[in-house]
Amino acid sequence: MSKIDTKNRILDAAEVLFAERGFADTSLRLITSEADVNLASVNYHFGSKKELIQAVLDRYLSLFMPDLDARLRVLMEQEQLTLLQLFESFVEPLMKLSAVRANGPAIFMQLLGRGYIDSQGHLRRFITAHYGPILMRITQAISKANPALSPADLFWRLHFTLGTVVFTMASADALRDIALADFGQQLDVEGLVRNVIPYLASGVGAPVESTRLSLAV
Amino acid sequence: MSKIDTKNRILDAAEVLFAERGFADTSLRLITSEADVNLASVNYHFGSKKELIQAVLDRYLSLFMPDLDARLRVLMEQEQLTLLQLFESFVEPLMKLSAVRANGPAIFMQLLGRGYIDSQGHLRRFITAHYGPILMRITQAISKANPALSPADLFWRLHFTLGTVVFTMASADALRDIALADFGQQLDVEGLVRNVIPYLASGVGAPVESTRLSLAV
DNA sequence: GTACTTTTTAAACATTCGTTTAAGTGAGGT
DNA sequence: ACCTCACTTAAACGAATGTTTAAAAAGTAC
Repeated sequence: MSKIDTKNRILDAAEVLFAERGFADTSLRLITSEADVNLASVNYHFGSKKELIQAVLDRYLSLFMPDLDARLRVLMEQEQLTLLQLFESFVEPLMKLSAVRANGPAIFMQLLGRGYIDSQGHLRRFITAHYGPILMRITQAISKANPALSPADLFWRLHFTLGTVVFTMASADALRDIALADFGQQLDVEGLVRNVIPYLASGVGAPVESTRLSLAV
Repeated sequence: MSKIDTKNRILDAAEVLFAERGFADTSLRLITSEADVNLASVNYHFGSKKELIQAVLDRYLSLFMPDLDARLRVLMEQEQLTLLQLFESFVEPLMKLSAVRANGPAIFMQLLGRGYIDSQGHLRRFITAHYGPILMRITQAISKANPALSPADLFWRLHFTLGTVVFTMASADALRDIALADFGQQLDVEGLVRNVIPYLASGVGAPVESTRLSLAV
């Protein structure tokens, strides 16, 4: 068994368990027994559990982020840009993550959800440190699609959106089970993503007047 | 020191720590040292850590839920009901939680966020078991305010909304720090809640056509 | 085939955790 | 004064965790 095999076996087993149970609730012993490798090999190949988590995430981020960035660059050169267009541009880079593994898109979204919530958000720092310029471009694109937003409004609505996506994806498995049991609705990841887009676009595009109105009451 | 004192000291210390660090990352030793009580008193008074978590949450839920329910009943008897009205009706019951402690509303929202995410959602089961009828009334109210939603759409958008709120509140402290540093915006909890309402109302009220359209592409 | 490096392995280590135990304390009732 | 019972306390328990160690195995180059 070569070094690369062991590393990938660990990554493959870890990402599934992390997505299902969260980072804190997934022990290295569970990962290594699932991957059928020795316990110590995680520390040997990755250094620590924390670095393993980052490696798991970066396997997807390093594919997703540049792809998304390229599409955002094209969008920014259009004359007009709608929020629907903007959010739709996330779908293809996401779906192309099935190159990593069959249900890569679902895994990635769930990992993002877990990572943004677990343990004082060290994932947030990792992403802003490694992909800051791309995040900036997302912000600019939203601003272009809805110029009425003040910087503060933009900031908040961006994080509302993040919350919607991240929470939905983190509990996607449970929610899809309920939807199947209660409505007989069989929704794949792409269907779920396309389901949330109108909600996000409409939320981010909500009139700012109503905010001020509420505050004035 | 009487029994009630010790119980409340534990509850007061626990809820702050739970809100700040999540349930898993808050040890009983941290709670009891902060509350200045003996470690074993948690198990003596509450039975287990799990039951302590439920007690912490129920101190707020038992105030919030009946209050909200009463307002929903009134709303349901109106001829017309807008989503904005509906979501606004959450604000007062939330703000009245300052009766428990000064920043009770913030604590409660953060606890809700933590609870819905942590450890395979046993909070979700607790809430649906204890406050199922009230949740049902929320669903009915949304359906009345936006009758165009199919049951499946309603289900999904309700959980999108939950995700938005829960995630925002779970990371409210960090986000407000950023907003203060970057925009000089000093937002209290009520301001934050009133900020998210137009987003939620607009998201839940988004045309369902665009969903179908996206799916048809 | 031998010398060297890389990788794997089993075992142990040091912490931390929730929980339990058993002795101790103190106030209230009779 | 004595007993009772609720409560508090310090200590220990057993289990689980991430990490480290040192030896064995596998692989590589000459």
